[in-house]
Amino acid sequence: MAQPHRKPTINDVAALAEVSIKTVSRVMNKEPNVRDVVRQRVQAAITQLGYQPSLSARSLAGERSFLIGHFYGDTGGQYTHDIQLGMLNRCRAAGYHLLIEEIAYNAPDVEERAAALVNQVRMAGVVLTPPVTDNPIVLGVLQRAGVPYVRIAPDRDIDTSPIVRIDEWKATRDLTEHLINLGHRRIGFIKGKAQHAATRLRYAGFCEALADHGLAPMPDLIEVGEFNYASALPAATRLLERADRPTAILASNDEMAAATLAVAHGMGITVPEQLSVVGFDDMPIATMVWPQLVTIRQPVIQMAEAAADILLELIKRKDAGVWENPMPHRQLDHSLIIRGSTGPAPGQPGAALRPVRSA
Amino acid sequence: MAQPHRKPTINDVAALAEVSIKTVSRVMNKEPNVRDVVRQRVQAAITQLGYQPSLSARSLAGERSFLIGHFYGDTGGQYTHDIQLGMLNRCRAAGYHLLIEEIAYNAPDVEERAAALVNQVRMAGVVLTPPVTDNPIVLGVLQRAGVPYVRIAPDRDIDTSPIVRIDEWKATRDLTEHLINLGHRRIGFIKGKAQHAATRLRYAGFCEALADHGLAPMPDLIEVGEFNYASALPAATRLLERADRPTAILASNDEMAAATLAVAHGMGITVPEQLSVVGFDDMPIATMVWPQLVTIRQPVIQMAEAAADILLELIKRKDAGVWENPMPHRQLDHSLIIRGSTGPAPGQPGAALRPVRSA
DNA sequence: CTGAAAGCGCTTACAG
DNA sequence: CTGAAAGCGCTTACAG
Repeated sequence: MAQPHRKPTINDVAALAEVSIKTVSRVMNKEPNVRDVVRQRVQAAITQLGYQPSLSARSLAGERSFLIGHFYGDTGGQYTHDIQLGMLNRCRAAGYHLLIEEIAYNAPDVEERAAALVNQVRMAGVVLTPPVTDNPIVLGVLQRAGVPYVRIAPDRDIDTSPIVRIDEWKATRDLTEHLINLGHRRIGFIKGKAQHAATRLRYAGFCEALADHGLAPMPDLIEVGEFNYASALPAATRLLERADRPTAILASNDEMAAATLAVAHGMGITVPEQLSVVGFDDMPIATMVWPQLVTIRQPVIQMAEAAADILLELIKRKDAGVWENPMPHRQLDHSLIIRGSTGPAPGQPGAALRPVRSA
Repeated sequence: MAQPHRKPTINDVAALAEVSIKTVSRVMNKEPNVRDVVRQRVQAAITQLGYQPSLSARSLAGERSFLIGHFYGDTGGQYTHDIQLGMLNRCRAAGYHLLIEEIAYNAPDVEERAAALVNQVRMAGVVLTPPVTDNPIVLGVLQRAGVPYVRIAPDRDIDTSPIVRIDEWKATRDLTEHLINLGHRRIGFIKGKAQHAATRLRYAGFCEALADHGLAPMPDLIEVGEFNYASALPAATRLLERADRPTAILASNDEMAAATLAVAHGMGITVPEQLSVVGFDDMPIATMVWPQLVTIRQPVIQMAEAAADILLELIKRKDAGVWENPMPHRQLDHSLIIRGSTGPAPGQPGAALRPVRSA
């Protein structure tokens, strides 16, 4: 092929189209004030040459980059993957690219790392997911650098930045009420990691729902896990080995609910006849266990899309010099998914019937 | 704070250290030929100013970028997540950043998308995972643009590019022999998606192991899934509803093995007493089902690290002008993980004993 | 509606 | 061992 090895630049396009590079720039950026004839001539030259503008040149000259960051932590492969899919959906459409960085909540060098990312890469904006979504050091770095960011599922400082979330508190209330309505009174609860916002919020929703029905959480039936399968095994075991074991267990996420199911099976406790189990998140695991889990569906991909949309809007405003941070909040709807893992409390009226199915 | 809002540049550092910007550049890039006194003076200035070099300026001037891409497809959240973790481990150490792009195998615009990524972002290199690791269009774009790339778990054109993989063929042989050694003769097989290399390789290993023991695959016992849970449900159902149902089933990955387990449970077929089930990959799901799956462990994170190491080396050589592509191949070790989902074939000697446990 | 000039923050190639 | 000049490929600010 006689194709020149050197990549075509804006100069080549300008020469071919017989215009100045400024005009090529105008066409590329869809700016007004270019005659249609000229615009078409430039387009033709771009196509003919297979010209692709250099991102680094555009970033350097325009003092804005086309990179959006995702800062994430140990939230499990599926969640991270879904968030990134959602972000990619929007980034692509807007001409941005996605740069990812795993940042452990307690890494000693978070500040350095975040600062390096922000200052060297000069990202146009960042989306944060738990647990780093609540890391004040990282947020501080972004703030000081003037980099727009959106937090997904944050816990603290809700009012000082744009956020996207579901109502975890209400969701757990729904889940708990589902159990209460089935006649359960002794309900065990398995918490997640302390540094995740979800841990606090989900527990709070649980307590609130109990209170609404004149019940109180029983300290003996509260266990702590780490949002993963292995950590919930001993927690569920302690719960189920009690003489006065609970008739239902609410695990703070699906993996821990799956572990609870496994422990019950191992002990010969049948689900949902002798024990009801519910999870949270509606991850793939929820339908891979038997019986399938009653859980709360969180629209993860849509949340990521919403976060990206907000971020893109913030970037646009910032570039336009409008910097009166509107701090938009978006709360998406969750849904209670009823499947086979819950049934009437043993000894309750209807306990011999099929588990209740409702929307 | 009296901190100037403008980020410090190389000029500020040079002025403060009373040297030329070229000297600052030398210090930053750890080039030789700088007196120790001067080097320290520059370092001090960099620290004092909190100077961070701009990536876009470095990329533009140096004609090389600090971005490495990961092109991936629908291989499941966990796999993608682990690959990216492994890559990040190495990228960070080497001063590179990770840009991710999901590319569906059959997307109509793959060529455009790949070309845009490569030419606009001008990535220093790319790591590809299935199924895009075998997409000739994408590989062609990279080749023509002269962008170094490493393919993980490829199927075709093995000899024309650097690759990282495990021996899937041998791994499936190991798995199959484990079943044969337990006395199984009627072994069902659930294939994955046609466009994934693993589908062909795993099936080939299965057939080979059977042949070695004087057996042949039984066409009636070969089903096709899509590497996910839902697709394996009907496949396993067909297999297990047969009058002459298999005594063992080898699913091409863990999700499909988990589905097989669920179908067996639903039909009242006990595992491993009446049916043995094995999976592949040792994903988290393997230990979340009951009984836990016998499977093949693939060192995904290490594979990604190896791929990144090779890529970084290729980039270094290319920058140094050494472009005699060595096309390194790395094959990492897999391991057969024995857990509870297999046992002696029904009616075989030892069938009443506990399942065999071996390394 | 269009363009010439300057500059973004670095590195390369060269000179001393 | 160090630096002055030119240039990477664009955009900004300005002029006409």
